[in-house]
Amino acid sequence: MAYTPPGQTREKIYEFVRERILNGTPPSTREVQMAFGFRAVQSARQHLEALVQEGRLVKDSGKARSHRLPKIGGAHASNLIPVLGRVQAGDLTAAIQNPEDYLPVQQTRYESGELFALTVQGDSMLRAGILHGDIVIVRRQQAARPGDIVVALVGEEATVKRYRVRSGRIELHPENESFESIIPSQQGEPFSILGKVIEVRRHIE
Amino acid sequence: MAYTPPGQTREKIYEFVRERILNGTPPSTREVQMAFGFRAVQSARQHLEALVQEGRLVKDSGKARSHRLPKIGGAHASNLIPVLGRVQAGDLTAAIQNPEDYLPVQQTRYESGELFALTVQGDSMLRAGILHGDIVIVRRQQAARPGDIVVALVGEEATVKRYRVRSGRIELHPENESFESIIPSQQGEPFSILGKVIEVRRHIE
DNA sequence: TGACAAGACAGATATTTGTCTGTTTTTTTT
DNA sequence: AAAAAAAACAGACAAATATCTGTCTTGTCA
Repeated sequence: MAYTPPGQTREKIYEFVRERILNGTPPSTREVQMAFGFRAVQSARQHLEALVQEGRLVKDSGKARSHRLPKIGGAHASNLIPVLGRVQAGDLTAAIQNPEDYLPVQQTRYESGELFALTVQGDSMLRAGILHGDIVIVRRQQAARPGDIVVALVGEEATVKRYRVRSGRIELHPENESFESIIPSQQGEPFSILGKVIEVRRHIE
Repeated sequence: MAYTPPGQTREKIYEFVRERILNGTPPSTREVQMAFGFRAVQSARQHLEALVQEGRLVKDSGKARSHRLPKIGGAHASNLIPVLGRVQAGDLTAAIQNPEDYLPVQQTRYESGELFALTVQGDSMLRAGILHGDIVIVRRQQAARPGDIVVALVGEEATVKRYRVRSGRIELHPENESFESIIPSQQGEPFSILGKVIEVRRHIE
């Protein structure tokens, strides 16, 4: 390979390796060699070693394909959680076992507790920045604190609302003037809290 | 290792390997062997091979640590994208290389192209459902179409706005009455589009 | 019970991959 | 121009890892 001024090739190697790592396919030394057309393995190795030295990469000595990006609070792990279709009354567990899709979430952020995701129907939470079509990520729990945004099952329908307590009565409060609060105790229907909304995601276009 | 009913150990191995892959550290056959206390490599290998056969894993034959999750129709691999801190004028690439954190995104959804993420400052996009503290995921691109929500660099500051063209002039339009549009051509400052917002995420509590 | 399939084991070989020693070429610096 | 530093090369060896062949053990089911 042609000789390049100090640092230039190294930079490109860093970007190459980094891309591969983020992509889930960390390269071997020889793959780096090939990718850059080095005629000797050691050329690639030297650069990789230097990058580790500089702290821009970390490596598990001896192991194959073990270059990694230095961890930032160990936030690299991700879990997949199920995106539910229609939530039928009663059996949430069944819905979780037949998800429409999976969504990756940061493992560290949501340590324990079962998570699932739902697509929001309607604009009843508009003022809280939750729009029609948004995906909410929900932690399964049956209790809620006033002010929490929850997913509740009222009758046959799963609905996203703010949980409130008004003069001793539970109230499911929409964040949109055009909608009215649901007061479960006045409804003759079965009512339960499925969980608390802990994240909102919106795909644009 | 104790003999187990058909499928049971395989299931655990699948989960183990899956976890490791999502974690960015795909295991070698021997690591699987160790993790499950097999006394022969082949025991682990058989299970892994069966999982590939079943289509639950894919593997690059011969290569070390090359088990992956199938990309289409089935499991969903995830990519990690960098969350940027402050975006300084000029060098986006530099910022990408020193991220504050990493965020998992669905590989299938955003095939290639460079993505990055930013934390939104201020409520200038309130009416578009983007609040202060939200994280926007951005696809790097220099062009934009009218109506797109973009991240633009005006002077020293990176800002999230809706891209518009009004009587031939580019306009960065906030979605909040209390803010005013930015018209780059009237500003004496350097202006560039960093990318287009393709997803919004908000962590609640 | 016996046949069969799946699980587990043992030992060996081939390939990939990491690592080492030393040399040559080019760039940078003095 | 000489010295120093960085880049690239060459050839080897060692360790990790994948793969192969054959056998034994256990669970399932007719």
